[in-house]
Amino acid sequence: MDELIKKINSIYPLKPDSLKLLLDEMHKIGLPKNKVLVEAGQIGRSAYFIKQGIARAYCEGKDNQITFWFGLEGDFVFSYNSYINRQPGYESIELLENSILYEIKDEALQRLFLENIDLANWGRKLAELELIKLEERYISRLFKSASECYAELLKNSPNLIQRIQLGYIASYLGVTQVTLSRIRAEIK
Amino acid sequence: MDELIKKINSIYPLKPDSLKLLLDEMHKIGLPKNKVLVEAGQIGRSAYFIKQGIARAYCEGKDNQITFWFGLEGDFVFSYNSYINRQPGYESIELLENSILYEIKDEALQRLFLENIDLANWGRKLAELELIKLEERYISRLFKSASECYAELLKNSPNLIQRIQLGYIASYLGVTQVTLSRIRAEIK
DNA sequence: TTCATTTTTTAACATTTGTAAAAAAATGGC
DNA sequence: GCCATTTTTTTACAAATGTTAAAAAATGAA
Repeated sequence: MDELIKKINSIYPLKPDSLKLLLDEMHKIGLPKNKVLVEAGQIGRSAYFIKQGIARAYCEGKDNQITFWFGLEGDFVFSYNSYINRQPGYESIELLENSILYEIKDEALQRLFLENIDLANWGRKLAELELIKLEERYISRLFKSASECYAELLKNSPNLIQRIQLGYIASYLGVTQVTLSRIRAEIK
Repeated sequence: MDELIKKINSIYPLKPDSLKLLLDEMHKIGLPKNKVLVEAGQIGRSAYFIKQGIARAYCEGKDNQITFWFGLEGDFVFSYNSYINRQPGYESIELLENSILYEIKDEALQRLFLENIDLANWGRKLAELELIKLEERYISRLFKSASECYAELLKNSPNLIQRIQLGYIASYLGVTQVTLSRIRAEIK
């Protein structure tokens, strides 16, 4: 539970009382590989913190899936779309490994935000930090070729490439698996 | 001021008292075309609401600029990066037309968030909504060809294409201006 | 209007990426 | 270890996009 507390406070330092309110709503669960945490078309009812494992968010295309996010140890997982809009989302999220998570019901989280200003600001900061992470990723893709994006990934998250199959990574980078193979062949 | 109040309440409905606190900190200003609201490398000290005009956010590349966001009437403008991290940002934001804005000092906004839970939740909701807007844009780009992205832009924001020069729009779509010209030629 | 400047389009060729199919390599259950 | 299945790489060709340069069109100031 220690890494969870560290992560929570790194987003926005909470007073001990506020932290306790939040922790009291979070429950540890183990879930198997391939478990779907959030299903497109359904409302996501929980958010998760990844203690151990990998998650993958994707959308269904005409004849393929588009992977647009990976979550690793220390990340929060939630369907932004359905978490924020309270509407069925377009994205699914599944586990790529047997995982250990802390779950919090969306309902509880929303209630805490309305009751406690410390937690409301924590929730604000969480969204803001996710926003700039996504913006950096968005801009990075406008700037860089697929090859450069792969090199960056290799540098910043080498374990990600070892633990996730390349088809998903290709999709994440916005290229086909054939192109990713070519890129990898060139680098060697 | 009416459209400003409408916009604020559409993000998250505020109690009249909270709304007043926020409005008291916002001041109407007129600024000319080409005015740089936020300069890369500096800390953005204000956020803005666009009453009239257009803004464009961009980064400097090696030998070009990458445009990654446009703001129109009814949008909020702020350098996420420097607004959130309180650090010099990588992005610049400039006006593409003579504009009328409402300005709020970052300092005042941060203070309000810490003092008033209603406004803290408003700020949370603002970040969350920006987050899903960006996510939708991000996913859309993974799915669609440049041609489809342009068609979508033409459908959803036709005035954007009339008011903004095509070089910026090409960059926003992630293609060269030559490619955008070809796409436009095909559609006709 | 006229002229200089900026913006947009077009053309020709090079490079990158996609598609489809097959081969090679890795994985997992028995 | 063996075999079926899945994943990754390779190949050949097609399509899309980039690069450079020039032409055409639009814009704005005198």
